[in-house]
Amino acid sequence: MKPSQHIQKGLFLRKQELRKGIELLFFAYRDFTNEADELLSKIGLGRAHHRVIYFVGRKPNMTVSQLLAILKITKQSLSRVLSHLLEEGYIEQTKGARDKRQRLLSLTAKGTELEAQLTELQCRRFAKAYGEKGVEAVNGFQEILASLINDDDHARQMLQTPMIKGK
Amino acid sequence: MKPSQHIQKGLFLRKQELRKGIELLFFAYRDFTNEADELLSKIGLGRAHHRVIYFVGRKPNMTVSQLLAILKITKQSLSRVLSHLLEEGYIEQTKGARDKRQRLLSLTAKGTELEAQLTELQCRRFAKAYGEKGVEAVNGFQEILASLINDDDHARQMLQTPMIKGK
DNA sequence: TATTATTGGTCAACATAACTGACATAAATT
DNA sequence: AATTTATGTCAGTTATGTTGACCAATAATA
Repeated sequence: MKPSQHIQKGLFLRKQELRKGIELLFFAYRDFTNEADELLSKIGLGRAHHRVIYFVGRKPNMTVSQLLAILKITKQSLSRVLSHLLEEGYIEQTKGARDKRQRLLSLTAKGTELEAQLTELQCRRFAKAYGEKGVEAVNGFQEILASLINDDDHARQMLQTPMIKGK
Repeated sequence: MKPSQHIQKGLFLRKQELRKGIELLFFAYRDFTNEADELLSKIGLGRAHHRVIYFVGRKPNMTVSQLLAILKITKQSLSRVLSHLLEEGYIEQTKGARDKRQRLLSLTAKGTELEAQLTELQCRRFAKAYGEKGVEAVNGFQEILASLINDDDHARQMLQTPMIKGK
């Protein structure tokens, strides 16, 4: 459909389309997180713990400040969750070599196992969707989500893995 | 390159692609909600209030149980939020005509105004993304999100507005 | 070297948004 | 008449966030 046709059909359709996006995002996030939450609650952990485990698993030797920049919560809030994960042996820390003040966070074997379980759950959901809708849809999905993110987020860029042929 | 290496590389890329989805969804949701949260906090409301206002605005005369099915929280939890919105005059209720036990919820003028403000904020973000990435991307985005949602969710279906040409 | 900035931690108090469980009421349905 | 449904309410708990104040170690710099 040409852009001119969008204009012809008017503002109502546009608004409806935008609202559809809002709603889909809400429902998808709700169901996406719920599945992992259920597994976590069985072992006395919550979504906040999951986030820490996920990102530490994603980037071993991550520092506390990097984690804070990703999660965008206060250090006091992170502290509680992180201490618990250290006590329970999901995460271990070493002092930074270059900067000794830094705590470099990594998953233990126990943490790695849990991370794998949780990520497997969520990947399965994505794999279903990706498989059903195809590569074109996936690309559109990724493009729109990326565009929804504040582009001033430098923390996120740290996670970016180089794509094939510099895509 | 040996065939076995192709397979390994294939699986690795797939996993990387799936993780990318997980992360994009997290970051997009984080930034998407943050903007409205800031506005809400100025008037002493939170994200939970927003959800109620949004969906009541979306479907006037919605009942409490419909709302519960959409939000998937407990009635006790909804109760606090809803009572507050009634007290503050954002929402009004009437008894159901067919079933007098039901509370039919609607936005007041004050509620409508707030809803418009909040939705405008979020729509602007979507409009930017949709505009930047184009119709094809939007379709892919919507398809994947829809596929991520549990398909046994009847509450969501209630919201579905008929699409043009039965798409 | 002295000063300042950064990285991180800690304590205390509080707010919000969720939860569970138990029980109550009125209206609708069987 | 008995049961189910829609909703409410009380009480207590948990998870996750917030502010504010303050401290310590280390790194970077004037």
